[in-house]
Amino acid sequence: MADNPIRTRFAPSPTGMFHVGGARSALFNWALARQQPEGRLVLRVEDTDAARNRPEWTEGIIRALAWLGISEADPHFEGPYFQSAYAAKHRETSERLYKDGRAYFCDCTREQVQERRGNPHLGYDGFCRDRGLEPAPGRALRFRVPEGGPTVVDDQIRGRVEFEHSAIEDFVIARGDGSPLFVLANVVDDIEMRITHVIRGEEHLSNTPKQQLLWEALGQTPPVWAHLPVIVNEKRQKLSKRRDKVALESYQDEGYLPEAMVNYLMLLGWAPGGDREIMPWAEMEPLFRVSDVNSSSAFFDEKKLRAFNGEYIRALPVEEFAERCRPWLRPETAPWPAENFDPEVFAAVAPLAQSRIAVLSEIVPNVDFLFLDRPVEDPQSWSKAMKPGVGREMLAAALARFDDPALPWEAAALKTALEEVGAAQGLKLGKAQAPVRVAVTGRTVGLPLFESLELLGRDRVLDRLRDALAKLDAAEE
RNA sequence: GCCCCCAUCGUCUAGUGGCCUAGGACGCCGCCCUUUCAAGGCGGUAACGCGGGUUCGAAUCCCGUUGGGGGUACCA
Repeated sequence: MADNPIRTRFAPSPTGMFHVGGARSALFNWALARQQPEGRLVLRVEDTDAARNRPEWTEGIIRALAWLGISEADPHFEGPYFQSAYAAKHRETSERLYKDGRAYFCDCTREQVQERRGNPHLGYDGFCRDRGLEPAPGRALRFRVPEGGPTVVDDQIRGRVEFEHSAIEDFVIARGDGSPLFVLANVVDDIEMRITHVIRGEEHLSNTPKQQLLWEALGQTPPVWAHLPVIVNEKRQKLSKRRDKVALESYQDEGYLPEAMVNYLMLLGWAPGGDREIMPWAEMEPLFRVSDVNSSSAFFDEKKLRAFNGEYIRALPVEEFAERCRPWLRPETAPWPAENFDPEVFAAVAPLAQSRIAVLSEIVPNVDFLFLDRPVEDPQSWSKAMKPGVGREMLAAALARFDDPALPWEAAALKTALEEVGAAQGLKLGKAQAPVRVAVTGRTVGLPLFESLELLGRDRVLDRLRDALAKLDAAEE
């Protein structure tokens, strides 16, 4: 095996945001490549379709892969290569196929083909097979599919899949202008890059016999094929850029941790066995076997991803948790005035927030009351907590009690104080704290109240209680 | 239409002829804990699509059926 190391590849076309399905394919290829000292994952950007091709998409792919832990920093990574750089090889190969009689030129238009078949769904009829057309601008080059017999694709995931040649049309391998089509370019590059394992989405299964025929026509032994089940939405359709949330970047922006995403993605179509699902990449990687991958489609369940993310967040040392929250606390993104942010105060609340959020972006509504000049306005929370006969009374009583300079301004003392105030009103702490919480933080739910009050400081708490009382007065008039 | 793939709780899966009165996880529902909300603990709900075989025995093998899905371009 040492002289024939595994070489897998990930060959995205830069036509849009990086897709979660692509991420899973990359991860599976990566796991396999990393299992051998000399194993490699080749990144090849298929940029031949210039029409829908933007440099920023390519950068996005590289950035997204790096986020997942797949980058040139690891010796198992090779590339990126760009398919456009191999154009000469593609042309050379199609010429060779033509000269060897394995391909022929065709000048039929799509309309002519359809007219002859009388059915738009039927493929090319082989009209030009024996016309002996010479190469000329505008003439497409078609592969001469051998007559008779099936091509058998031996798939690591699906087993033996047979395709009768009669059902495979003489497919185009080069356009009228000589440029290669995907089936050809893909094969030529895979041969050139000595790819041993092609692991890709199931949507490629149907052009696999064509590619295998090409490998054979070129005198090569085909690679090991493995076609992954598609990832679907709640309606069980393949995820689509248009209608589904598929961009890896959007999950990153919401505050999904890459380690949680990697863990979740690995579980779509594969399982490490045993009763464990939360498992770090380092443990999963050596366990991965392509042949263990399922063949049925998998629903991308964001709820489960969220749960995983929460697990990973809680497992972080609190300092690291705070550090990872930083992108959401920056002046450009945070809702509070930049000068109000106090890193020390944040460090103090971080442990309280850590078990309460499932994605990092949720840190903001949990701590905003500490840095905003006034608490957020949430009418629903307000009306719920400021019910007549409770709200005003509690606020007034709390204000009177908290205003006592002899009251130590720390959580435990504040709790006792509010308990007493509540008791005087005939309220348990659960009920008594609500008006105070809304007055101070703006919301009915949030971090533990007394720690929050301590951090906010006596002056600001008293101010907010007075503001809330004034607001109640104003509403009455 | 044609070609191909697929089929275990709502979802992701374990399961490769007896260990299965089908296990885990997410979700959901209770209970406990509790200053709200989470977290945590405990418990519960829920599946082998259907019909035939093969076999002493089938979630596991075969056939059919139904239902999903993918492909069907001089796109990738």
